[in-house]
Amino acid sequence: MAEDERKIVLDKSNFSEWYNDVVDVAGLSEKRYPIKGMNVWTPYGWKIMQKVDSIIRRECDATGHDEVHFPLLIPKTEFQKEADHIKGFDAEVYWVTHGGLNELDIPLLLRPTSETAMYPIFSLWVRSHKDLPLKTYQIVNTFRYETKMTRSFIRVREIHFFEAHTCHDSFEEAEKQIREDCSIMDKVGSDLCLPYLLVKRPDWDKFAGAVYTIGVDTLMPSKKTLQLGSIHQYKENFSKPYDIKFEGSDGEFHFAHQTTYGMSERLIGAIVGVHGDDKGVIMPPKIAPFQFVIIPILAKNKSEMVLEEARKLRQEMTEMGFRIKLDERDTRPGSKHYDWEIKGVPIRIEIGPRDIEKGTVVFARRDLSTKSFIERSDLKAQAEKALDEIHSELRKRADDIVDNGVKMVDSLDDGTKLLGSGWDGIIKTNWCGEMDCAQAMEKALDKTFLGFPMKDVDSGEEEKHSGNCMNCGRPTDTVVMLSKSY
RNA sequence: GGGCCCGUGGGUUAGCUUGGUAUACUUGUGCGUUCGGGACGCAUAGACUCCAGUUCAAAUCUGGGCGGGCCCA
Repeated sequence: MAEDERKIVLDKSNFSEWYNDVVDVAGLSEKRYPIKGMNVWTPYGWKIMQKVDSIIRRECDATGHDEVHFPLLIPKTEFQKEADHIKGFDAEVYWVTHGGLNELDIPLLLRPTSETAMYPIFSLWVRSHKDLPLKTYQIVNTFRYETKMTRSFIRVREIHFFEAHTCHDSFEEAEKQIREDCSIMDKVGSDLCLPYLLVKRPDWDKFAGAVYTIGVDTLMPSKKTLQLGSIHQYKENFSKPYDIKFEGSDGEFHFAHQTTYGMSERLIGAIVGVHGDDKGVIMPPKIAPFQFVIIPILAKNKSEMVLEEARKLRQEMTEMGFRIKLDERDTRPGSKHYDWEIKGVPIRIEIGPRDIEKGTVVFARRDLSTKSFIERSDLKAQAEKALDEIHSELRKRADDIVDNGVKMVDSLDDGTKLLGSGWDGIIKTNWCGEMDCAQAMEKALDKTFLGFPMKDVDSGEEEKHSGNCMNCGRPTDTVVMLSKSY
């Protein structure tokens, strides 16, 4: 069957449509639940999310965080304690106003994020400097009443959310935490084969209640940035209204310094968008629910024999530590090939009478569409090698998107010329700090301020580069990025 | 916040102007033959978003709700 005769036509050049189609056709999410932005997690989609969560858990546990789980409902009275925070979320909270037939004295809200649920309790948990640092995280659903168009994984109303909350005895310790968060992001990004940029948000775009916010952004093939996570420095902004204070070794009481780190199911949206192609999604091996799918070729009179051998193969590979799916469905092999290709299983293994005779299996790689014969005797080594290669290939492809997606530009003229030439992506330039200039730049480029790129993962410093403000030409060493974003 | 559009089996859709019998493809199910890139035959199942109105009669006309989408601020 020729390419253009495919039953399902996916065309990534129309990214927006492609994304919706591929999510649907790969069975990643069930969108027919009758509430906007609240999708059903399908078995396959949920398996992916669980793998991602397990990587996040692994990294948080390794850095001394403890997992907790706070209630979904928050009393209005607690929510209102930090003024900026309310302002930031007021328009998008869901309210619970009734208990049965009775109107509640104090309305309850569904957490849009959990600061105001956790911090009243933190104030009980933190009493001495010996209780610090307090490093917690939870993986829960949060709710935000989005009014704009929703999109699976990228903009939803019920969000599968990871949030780390920490308390420290000083600003310096909190800053160290933020650098640790960046290093966690590095490991997560590496396992998911997702490149990202750490970009400090401008003041007008920081998290409600934060002193500063570092956004974790990736670049989608549509040339729009997608925020994957955020890391916030709160200083004492929350500990004061929530009365989180501790008795120091000096015998005095001090307010705790706090940070948070959040990520969500958007990670899946990014994986789909960055790695997918016209044949479907491609799952990075470290989070693929199934790293290998075994397709038995059931020839006449030999089907029992082949099936038996396929089951043996599944058993062997499971014992080797791989995640295996054996597709025993009574349909043609070709049909199964398409199914698992769309779902992005990294390697398809075919085993039929001819292979069994020769002591081989066929490996078909999802990323390169290549097929090769593998000796059963060398299976483990070959399987590991193939997964490693796919991991590297996906990382390389994704890195290329970001490497080619950011360009340094000196002036508005150069910027508009560049964008007029057909290139699109993130514009990096200098900015003097004046709001008027920011607005002029956004308007001329038709992009918004993403923020100030960080120099690297470790230092916690912003990138500096001497030049002239893109708009007014005044000398400055402040570097900014502008992009279209989701 | 302002404006516009849409809702027919699981999916895609015809029919709506001019009210009466709902079309096709796909998918699902059963049986048989098949199985190295989407198999075939036969049989079979499945829908007009909800409420109210007009009418002898509503998928079709009118109003409202619910759900979905787009554009502008």
